[in-house]
Amino acid sequence: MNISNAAGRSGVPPKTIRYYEEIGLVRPLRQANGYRAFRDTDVHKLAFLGHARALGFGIEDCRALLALWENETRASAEVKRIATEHLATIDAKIADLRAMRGPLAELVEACAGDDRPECPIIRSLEA
Amino acid sequence: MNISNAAGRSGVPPKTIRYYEEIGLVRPLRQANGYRAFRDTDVHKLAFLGHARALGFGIEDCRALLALWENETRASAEVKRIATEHLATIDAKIADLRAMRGPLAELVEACAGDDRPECPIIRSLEA
DNA sequence: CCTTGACCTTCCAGCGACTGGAAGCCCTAT
DNA sequence: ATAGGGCTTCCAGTCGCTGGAAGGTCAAGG
Repeated sequence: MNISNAAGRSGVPPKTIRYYEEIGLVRPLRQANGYRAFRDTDVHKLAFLGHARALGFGIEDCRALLALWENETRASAEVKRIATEHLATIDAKIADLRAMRGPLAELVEACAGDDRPECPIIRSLEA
Repeated sequence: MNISNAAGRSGVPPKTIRYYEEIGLVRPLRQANGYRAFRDTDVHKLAFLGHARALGFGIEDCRALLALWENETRASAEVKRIATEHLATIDAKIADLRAMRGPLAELVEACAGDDRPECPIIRSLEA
């Protein structure tokens, strides 16, 4: 299976697949002509990575989750630990964004938005 | 005024100030020995930038806001436009994070987190 | 047989906004 | 004279791709 086919089946773009190979997340075989040859297991790995990335896991987390997936004697506690930490990271990011959003929304609300120079947003930034 | 002093007064770290000079956001003078010489206006600009960055504005937005701040004939509509677009960007990011958080929190909840391999998180990723 | 076009390959650069570190100059105090 | 602290520049790395250039490969059509 060529890369574009693997991309179509896994949902991971070709460029990203090459990158994942470069950093050792997948190891497709090679055909005689140098083209990558993807097995079903490679495609499954790529789909797994796609799902993990969609949940926001970082690359190193993905690497660890992949290893746990392939490890039949894993402890679910380790998976849960990674996911829980990531959840905390997400919550921290949401909190940061909300801390920005509040004041910003107030300022936008207070700004007349006309052709005069007076502006609560600018006044707040210079204060 | 030297850079560490300007950093202390503006709240912007020395490294970041040098970076801001490099990209043309501030233009401190130079002393005979090559040290940067910050005027009060430079410090005010840096503080302005610090506040704008704290609200999450990107560097190019900061550059535009700085120009509007210094432009006495500005229209507040332009400031409001930039802020409104940025608010939408923040809302989009929050939405993305919440879209991740929901399923992830459910999975964490459902995972036993013990020494057995069975794990809803892994099962969800491979599906 | 030749060309066209769609693949594939590698390598390099850039994104945003810094941040860390190395190498070396400057100034003051002892 | 030296020790220290602060200043300078420049380079590399962060994170996860993504775009593009230059060139090899392959199947179909004239």
